[in-house]
Parts: sequence; C-alpha cells; structure tokens
Amino acid sequence: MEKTVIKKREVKTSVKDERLIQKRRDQMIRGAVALFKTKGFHGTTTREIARAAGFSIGTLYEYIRTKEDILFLVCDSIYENVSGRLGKDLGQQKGTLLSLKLGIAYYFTIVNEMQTEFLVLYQETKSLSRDAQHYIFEKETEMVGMFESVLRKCVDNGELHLSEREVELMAHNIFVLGQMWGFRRWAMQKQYTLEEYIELQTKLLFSGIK
Amino acid sequence: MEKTVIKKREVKTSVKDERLIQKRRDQMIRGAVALFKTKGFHGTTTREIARAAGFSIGTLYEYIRTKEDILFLVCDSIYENVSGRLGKDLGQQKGTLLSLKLGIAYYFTIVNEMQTEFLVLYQETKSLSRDAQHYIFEKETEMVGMFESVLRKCVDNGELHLSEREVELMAHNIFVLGQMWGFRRWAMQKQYTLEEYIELQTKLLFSGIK
Amino acid sequence: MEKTVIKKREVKTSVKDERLIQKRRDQMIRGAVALFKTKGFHGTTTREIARAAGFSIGTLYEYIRTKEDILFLVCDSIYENVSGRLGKDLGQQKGTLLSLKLGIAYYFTIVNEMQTEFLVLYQETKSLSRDAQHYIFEKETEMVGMFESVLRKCVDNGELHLSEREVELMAHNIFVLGQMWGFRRWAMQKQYTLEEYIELQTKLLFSGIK
Amino acid sequence: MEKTVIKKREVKTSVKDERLIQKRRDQMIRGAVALFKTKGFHGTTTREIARAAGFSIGTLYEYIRTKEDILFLVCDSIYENVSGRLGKDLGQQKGTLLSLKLGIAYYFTIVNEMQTEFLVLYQETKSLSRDAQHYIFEKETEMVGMFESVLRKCVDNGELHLSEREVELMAHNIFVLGQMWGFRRWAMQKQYTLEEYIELQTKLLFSGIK
DNA sequence: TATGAATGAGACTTCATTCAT
DNA sequence: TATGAATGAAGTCTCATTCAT
Repeated sequence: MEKTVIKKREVKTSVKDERLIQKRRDQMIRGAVALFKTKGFHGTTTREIARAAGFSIGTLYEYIRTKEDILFLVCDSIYENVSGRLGKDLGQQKGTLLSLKLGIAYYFTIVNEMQTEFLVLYQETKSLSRDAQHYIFEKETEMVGMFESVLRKCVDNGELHLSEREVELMAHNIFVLGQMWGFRRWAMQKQYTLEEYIELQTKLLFSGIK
Repeated sequence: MEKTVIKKREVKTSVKDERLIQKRRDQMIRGAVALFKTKGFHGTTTREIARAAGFSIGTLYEYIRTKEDILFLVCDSIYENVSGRLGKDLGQQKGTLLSLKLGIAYYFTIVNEMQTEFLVLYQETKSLSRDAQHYIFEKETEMVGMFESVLRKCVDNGELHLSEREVELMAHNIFVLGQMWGFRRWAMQKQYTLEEYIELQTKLLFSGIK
Repeated sequence: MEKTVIKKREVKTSVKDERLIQKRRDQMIRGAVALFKTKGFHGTTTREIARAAGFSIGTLYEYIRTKEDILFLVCDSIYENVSGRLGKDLGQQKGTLLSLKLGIAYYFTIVNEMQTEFLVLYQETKSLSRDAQHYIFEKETEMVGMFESVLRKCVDNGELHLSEREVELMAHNIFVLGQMWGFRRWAMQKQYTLEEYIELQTKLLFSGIK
Repeated sequence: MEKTVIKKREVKTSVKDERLIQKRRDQMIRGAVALFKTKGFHGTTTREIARAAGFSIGTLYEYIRTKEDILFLVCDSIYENVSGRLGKDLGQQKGTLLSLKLGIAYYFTIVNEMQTEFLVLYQETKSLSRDAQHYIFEKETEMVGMFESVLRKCVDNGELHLSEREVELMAHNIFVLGQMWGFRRWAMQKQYTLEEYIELQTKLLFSGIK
C-alpha cells in the first residue's frame, strides 16, 4: 500500500511562537473534548471552551479563527492519537493469524479506552466544512489501510485465502465492529465484558456462522 | 419473537382533529428530513421547517411544543417505517439458511434506500432528551431482536450452530454491517455495487475469513 | 350632589341577541377575573379566558373586539357591583355620626370581600386605553362622591365641622384607607382582624392622633 | 427600631468590573424607568430599554439574566433612593410633634417628586418573582418602620397618646396617605397644591374629623 | 352563532466574533 | 500576548386576531 501523504490542514493563528501555539491548543482540545462529550459541539459555547482551557475568550480567538476550527483540532487530535498507537502496533506485524488476532484485540482495547472520543468524532464530523471532513476521512482511510496491509501480509503468507476485495471489506468490518463496542455500548457493555466481546467477535470474524 | 409493547411517546398538540394532525405532521416530517439531511438538526431553523412543510411558523407550533419534538417525530417515523417493513419480511421467516440470507439482503436494500434517513437518525439522536433517546433505543432493540429470532429459528432447525450469546452478537453485527453501507458510503459505494456488497458481506458473515 | 351622567362605554359585538350578549359576557368576566387574580392581565391569554368562560376562542371574539375589551368589562363589572351596593347603603343615610360610622364599616366589609377584585382593578387599569381609563376614573369619582355627600349631610346637620375642602379630602381618605385593607393585606391582615381594623381606623379617622 | 438586615438579592452578570456594572446598571435603570412610566413593564421591550440605556441588546444581557431582573433593579433602586433620603431625615428625629409634622411634610415632598416612580413600583411589583416581591415588601416594611419609630418616640415623650397598635396603624396611614398624593393625582392635584395637601392631611391626621 | 385552525409580527435571549486596552 | 466588554444577527417560541366552515 502506498502511503498517501496528507498535508496537515492549517488552522490560522495570530500568535507566532510555535511552542506556545502547541501548548494553548493542547489546553483547548483537552477542555473541548471534555465538554463535547457531555454537551456536544453545538451545545458547547466558545466561552465555555475558553474557560475549560484556562484562558479568556479573547485568547482563544488568538489561536483559532472560528469555532469550527476547535472541532477540527479535536477530531484531528483524536485520530492522531489513535492512528499513532495503532500504526506502531500493526506496523510491526509479521503476517501470522496469531498476530492478526492480537492486532484486532489491541485495536478493540483502544476503542474501549477512547469510546467517548470516538463518539464525539462520529457525531460531530458532519459539522465540519467539506474540506475538513475530507481530511478526516483520509485519516480514517489511513487507519483502515493498516488493517488491510496486515490482512494482505497474511494472504501473502498463505495464512488467509481472501480476494483483494474481500481483504478491503474485511478491513472495514474489523474497523466498524470495533467502533460498535463503543457506539452501542448501551447494548454491548451490558451483555459482555471487553474480553468476551473480543473473543466472540474474533471467533465470528474468523469462522463466520458456518 | 416476543413483541415488546412500547408505548408511543406523545407530542402535545393544540389541534384536536386527529386526521389533520396526521396530515400536518407528515408534511412536517417530510420537510424536516429533507433539511436535516443537508444541514443537520442544529443547522436547520424552525422557520425553514415550517416553510418546507408548507405552512407558517405559527401553524408549525400548533402541532409541536419544541423544536426537539420535530426531531423526535422524524426519528420515530424513520424507525416506524423501517421496522414495519423489516418486521413484515422477517416475520414470515421459515428458519432456513436461504431465507436468512434473503432477509439480510432485504435489510441491506432497505438501508440503501434510506441511507440519508439513517444518517440523520444516528447523527442527531444525541440531541434528543433522555426520555426520547430511550424510546428510540427501544425501537432499535426491537429491530435487532427481529434478526435474533430469525437466527434462533435457524439454530433450532439445526441449520446453524451458535450459542445464545453468539446469536445475540451476530444479530448486532448484521444490523451494524448493514448500516455501514450507508455510513461509510464514501468508501463502500465507490468500491462496490449494492449487489456485490450484499454478496461479499453474506459470504464473510457465513464463512468468516477461514 | 349633582349626578354626573356617565354614558356607558360601548364594547362592539357581532352578535345581536342582547340576552345572549349579557350571558356570554358574564361567563367571560367570571373566568377572566379568576385568571387575572393569579396571573394578571398580561399573564393571561385570550385562549385561557375563552376556556375558563366555557366557550371557544372564536366565540370569545364574537363578543369583544380586542383583549383590552375584556379588561374593561372586568373593571366595569367590579365597579358596577361595588358602587351599586355602596350606593344603596349610603344613599339612605340620615346624616348622623353613627350612620356615617356604619357606612364606613359597611364599605370596609365590601372591600374585604372583594379584595382580589380591587387588586386586579388597580394593578391593571393602566393597561386600558386613555378613554377606558377615564371612564373608570369617573366611576371611582362617583363612589368617592357618595362619601362626600354623606359627610356633607353630617356637616349640614351640625354633627361635623369641616370645610368643603376637608370634606372632599376626607372622602378620599376613607376611600383609600378602605382599599388599604386589601392592598396591604400582607401587613394588615397579619396584625388585625377586620373588626379591629374597622374600629381602629374609625377611631383615628374621627379623633386623629390628638 | 430594630434594623432588620436585608441581604441584597443578587442579579447575575457576566461582566466583572464592579465600577462598570454600577455605571451600566444606572444607565439601564434610568432608561427603563422612563419607559415603564409611559408604557409599563409589559409594554416595554428589552430592545427599547437597551436603546434608552445607550447600548446594544447584547450588552444589556451582559448585565442581567432576564427582563424581570431589570424590573427588580428598577424597583430596588427606587426604594433605595427613597428610603435612603427618608431614613436620613427621620433618623435625626427628636420626638416632638413639630418634628413629626416636619417629617410627614418631608415624606410627602419626596412622594411628590417621585410620583411616577412610585406608580411604576406599585403597578409592576406583581410581575416580579415571589422572591423578589418578598424583598421589595421587606424594604417597604422598613420604611413604614421609620414612621413607627418616630411616632413611638413621641409617645415615649408624652406628646402623643397612642397604643402600640395605633402607632403601627398610624404609620401605615401616613405612608399610604402620602402615596395617595401620587396615585390619585388626577383628583388630588386638580384640587390642591402640594402645600395645601400637606397642611390639610396633617390637620386631619392630628385632630381627625372631631 | 359557534368553532378552532391558521397566521405572522414580534418578544426574549444567546452566542460567535471583534477590538480597544 | 492576553483580556473581556461590546456587538447584533439570528434563533425559538407565543399569542392576539381572523376567517372559512
């Protein structure tokens, strides 16, 4: 798989000091995520975000241009975090069934940890501009691509027998079935522990319903 | 399959004529769905909804109490529609693998038809009150339950060998993998036709990745 | 005392039958007073008044032209009632101190009975049109006039020694000190029974603070 | 006279600078009183108040939470003003009949100056919340209390012979008869000059109608 | 005469964004 | 750089009044 180069969408600032920008944005994102989790993007005001971030509304606007920028920063940071961790793990994949299973388990664990972040991501993405949405979709494609390449290695090693299209679809399925743990938590987490969920899903993924 | 009785959450009206209420609400829902699809719930104003429905803002408020009521009415009507159609089809299931496959295919077709409606449903549900959300969740549980009982029939007939927990999880998986067609249309519908998608997913669902 | 002729301000109707008009207006007034007492004129909607009156909003508007008409009708009916009763009592005054005292006591009793009505009257009068306010003021002047003529009789009989201007002022004082029982009920009725109040006020009115 | 401590009901602000708050509120109150005088509380819009105060509607809402807050601020400021002035005058009372008369005259003068403010006060108080009304009543009680203590001093000095209950009632009477000058101005101010009114009322108050 | 559905002007309030300090 | 007061467009909802039935 070719690594598509995604150029970081820029969020304009009036501040020059890069170190400061990073620091302020971190505060901002941390505050915003916490608020978005409970009140959603539209239910949260910029004033609240500024307060949660620990500075004034004036300062907030020194580091962003519009409220949407904050949402973008939040979404981006979540993906950055997840795809970073996942990439590191799946990257050193050797292409055996066992390591595939371990990769899946690891991904599910991340989803579990970051449930609410993912919720924010999926429920608010549509509030982004077309451009920003596109950028986010690309990041997601990148993550699905990680599973694709793991699966492909297994196929190459003769451990799996899947067509190219099946590889692609299965990568999506793994991705989505992971998210399901968080999205349908009202049903899933009442019925299963995370370990049970991983075990059962892995089984169904590998052998189907026969 | 036990039919859980869900008592319809009432939306208050100042109009008395039941026939008229139905008619006006239909207009309202139709208009609202169209707007929510492109602009989302928060991006749509009550005035726009009234105009799209073909009457004045005053009249709109004769049939609802708050803007949220509209969202509820919309969500409810989508579920009512889908679960009605699905229930009719799956209800007459005989419990063979073939008819299970046909049921899945039918469900995927419905999802395809109502993609944008489902998008609205999943992206805006969180804007509902706790009560209304609960009602919607129950309706969804009801739909998942339909798949569960079909699967269970197959197990009873000896056509499938799944534990009770696997039945439950698989029902969710079918449900979610169906939604996936609509939610990830930017990826799915670029790669597969609906028929291919149905065929591939059915295969993976039944035999896994081996 | 010259009896000023006050020509009854007309409230336009589309209904012809005088008997019916009277009946509907009575219902209307009764309902409106009850509502105004607790919610005030501005806090009460025409719909509520119609409902309280026992008919539809459409019917309500067959008997009045604007919401203000209702207020006028209410105010007018209260004065009509009070000044009717008071006129009958004070009219047969013989001009002795005793009967003056009895007249005051009688008036205070009426105020007590109709406290909330008076409250409505004084708090909402300002919402009437200039014309209607003028009419109401005239009715009030008429009532104060009743006390004036009683006082005057006493002066004529040599039972009181007051100048004309003192007569006029005293009439107002009696009138206002009566209203005080209802207007300042939070203070008065916590401290005195109606009988005590009448007795004390009469004493102060007659002998002053020495 | 015991001085009851009334804790100032707070009106929430998003502005921090206390000096500025005071300044803006003064502008606001001044504008609002002028409008309430002619159009009443319900007849005045928040936009009009903002304009009259000299700033935008957005700014208005930086200094209050709801429209009712404005009414409260207005009522409070009127009482504060009056009771301040009255307290200063009556406070230095020596307990002679002469100084009592002077006190009454001074009070009547204040009422005359602030007629329309008092009108606003009495006609709109009922639009306040229960809490705010209670606060306003307490302030009024405080003012009546000032007269009570002056009267009491006179009784203690042997200048007046009144029972405790008579003292209390007379204090209310003075208070109300003062208000009467403003409330019934359509009758009073047509008949008497302020000086005449003071003189006549004082006479009646002191010697009664004999 | 009686009804009640329809209307829309207009009220209150919020909040993203700016800009002088 | 940081602050926070000021702004006003825009949103939701109410309610007096009308008019076809």
